[in-house]
Amino acid sequence: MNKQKQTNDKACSLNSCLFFSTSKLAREFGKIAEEAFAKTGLSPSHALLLYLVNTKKESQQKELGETLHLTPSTITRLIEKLERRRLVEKQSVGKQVYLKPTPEGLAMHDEIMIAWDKLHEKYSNILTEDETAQFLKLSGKLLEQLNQS
Amino acid sequence: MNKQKQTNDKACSLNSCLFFSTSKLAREFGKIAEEAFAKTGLSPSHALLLYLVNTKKESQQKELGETLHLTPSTITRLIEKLERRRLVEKQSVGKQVYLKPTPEGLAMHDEIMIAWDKLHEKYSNILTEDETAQFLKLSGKLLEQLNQS
DNA sequence: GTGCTATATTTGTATGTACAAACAAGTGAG
DNA sequence: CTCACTTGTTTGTACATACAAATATAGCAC
Repeated sequence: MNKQKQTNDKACSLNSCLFFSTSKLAREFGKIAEEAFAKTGLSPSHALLLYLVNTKKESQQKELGETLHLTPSTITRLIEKLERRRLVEKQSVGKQVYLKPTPEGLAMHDEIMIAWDKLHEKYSNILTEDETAQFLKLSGKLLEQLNQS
Repeated sequence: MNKQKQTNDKACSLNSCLFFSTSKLAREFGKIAEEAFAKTGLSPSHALLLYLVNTKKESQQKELGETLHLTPSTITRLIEKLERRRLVEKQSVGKQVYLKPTPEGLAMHDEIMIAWDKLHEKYSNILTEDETAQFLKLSGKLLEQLNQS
């Protein structure tokens, strides 16, 4: 066991690092998500953003950023692209800028949901339901504590 | 409760999505990791790569990429920077290109370990040991299955 | 030897993301 | 009314990362 430990030393310290494990996992998930969403012509982030706009009649960018855990500038950039394709629409009311769904954007809703389902299918058989719940619970706990420091 | 569910519908479907949760978490971890490694003047990825090169007397890029779950091109780019700062050294032996530690690189080893410890400190109190182990186990399981599809 | 193939690396390019600074556009104090 | 302040958004820039295509380089068949 001592020998084992010796030889796996580097891998161990990496793999027991939450930051590192999470990064790897996110990259891997990112890849299969891109695949799943490929048919929509949108990146996963764009698709999720469009989904959020579509399911509300009025969104503010700040709020979207908080939901998606993305910075305002990133939201701006994501929306630029959606706006260029007429998938969302900006509407200023005084100081406030609201994002509103468009017919074109709403027309993609089903396609997005299908892609999303496809994504879920790709990994739904890996963990049991209990394990998934456990994983989400721990992720949530980490996230909650991390972003308030 | 029905009402509750209604209002949280969107958030729920997002938060119960492993891909989405993992992305958020990775971004959050990434931020605090950058902070922790700031003193080294390296990004977390660069630091981890340097760490790997330092702890072996000879590394091949392909292998490093597999360990870090990064593509070859990314490894090339990361190494470019380390090489420019003389923190690692490339040495071709025929077809093979080996990465070898340099004095300058080795001199940073302690600093990297300190930064790494600092990173661990930042989140070590969030999960219990059991929870961490559980989380890592599930991450590992996901990772293993995901990247062979 | 010459040419084919397989493997490792690099290069060109694109993309998502972030930070810092700039930019509106209200709001409140005097 | 004007000036400072706050809040939400944008812009400039930088960076890690990836994919696809190009580039060695070795090994092998003939």
